[in-house]
Amino acid sequence: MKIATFNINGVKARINALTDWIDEAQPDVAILQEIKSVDEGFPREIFEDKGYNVETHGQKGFNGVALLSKFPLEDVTRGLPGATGAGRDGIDDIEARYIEATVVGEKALRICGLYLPNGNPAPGPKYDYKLRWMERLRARAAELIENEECALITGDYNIIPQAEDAAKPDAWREDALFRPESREAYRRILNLGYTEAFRAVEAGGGHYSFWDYQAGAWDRNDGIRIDHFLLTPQCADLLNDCWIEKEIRGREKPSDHVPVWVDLAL
DNA sequence: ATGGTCGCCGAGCGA
Repeated sequence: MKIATFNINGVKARINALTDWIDEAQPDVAILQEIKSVDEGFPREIFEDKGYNVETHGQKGFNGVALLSKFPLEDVTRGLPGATGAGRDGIDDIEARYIEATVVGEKALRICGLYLPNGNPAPGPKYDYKLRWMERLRARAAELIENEECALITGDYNIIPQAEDAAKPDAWREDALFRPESREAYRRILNLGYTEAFRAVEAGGGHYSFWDYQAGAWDRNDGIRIDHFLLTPQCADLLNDCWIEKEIRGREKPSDHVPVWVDLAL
């Protein structure tokens, strides 16, 4: 089963690039972030006509996540558990950043799709929100481990795990994507027993999943790796491969992110 | 040090 995560940066602006990619790459499951659309505005028929089941958790103008699957999707939940409403203006409750569903193939796979808060500027209230959100994610990730589920947590983590995951790490030292507290919160989740799929396959650095639109970042290969797959042990046992589809960034009207893939033996 | 670019929508904000 081939599964891709892709921050598309707006489904309306990306519809041609996205459908071209779907037609060529034929993912069994695609986990999308930043659809920047309400559920009613998501062009679900376009994907349904291609044979996909579609589930969305959208929001007007910002954020928004979606799942496309050639296999049935069951037990869909929207929103990350544990929202307290204690964020700035209760923002923990209203930002559409998380969706879960069970993909029913020969074996069941729980898929958690996320768009983790960016957190800049840091320090500040947005950074506090990011760290609180990551603590809630850790709690959900711990449940999946305790229940011994075959599951993966994937999406735009807005986390640069290590210096080798940035072309210019020193430029990110004070940034919410690379600050020590952010990376610690990420490792706290990994250390529950997760396998980071790309690192399990590729030991070296210099592989990126995002290049900023500004300042010629793509032309300079000034990228960062922030889109990740975390696998529970039961899922990691099935890992065949993990790769980044870098070529997509050089196409016409691209997203600033590219797809990251896993191939699982199921 | 600054500005550089996108996408949301139709002014700035978020990234």
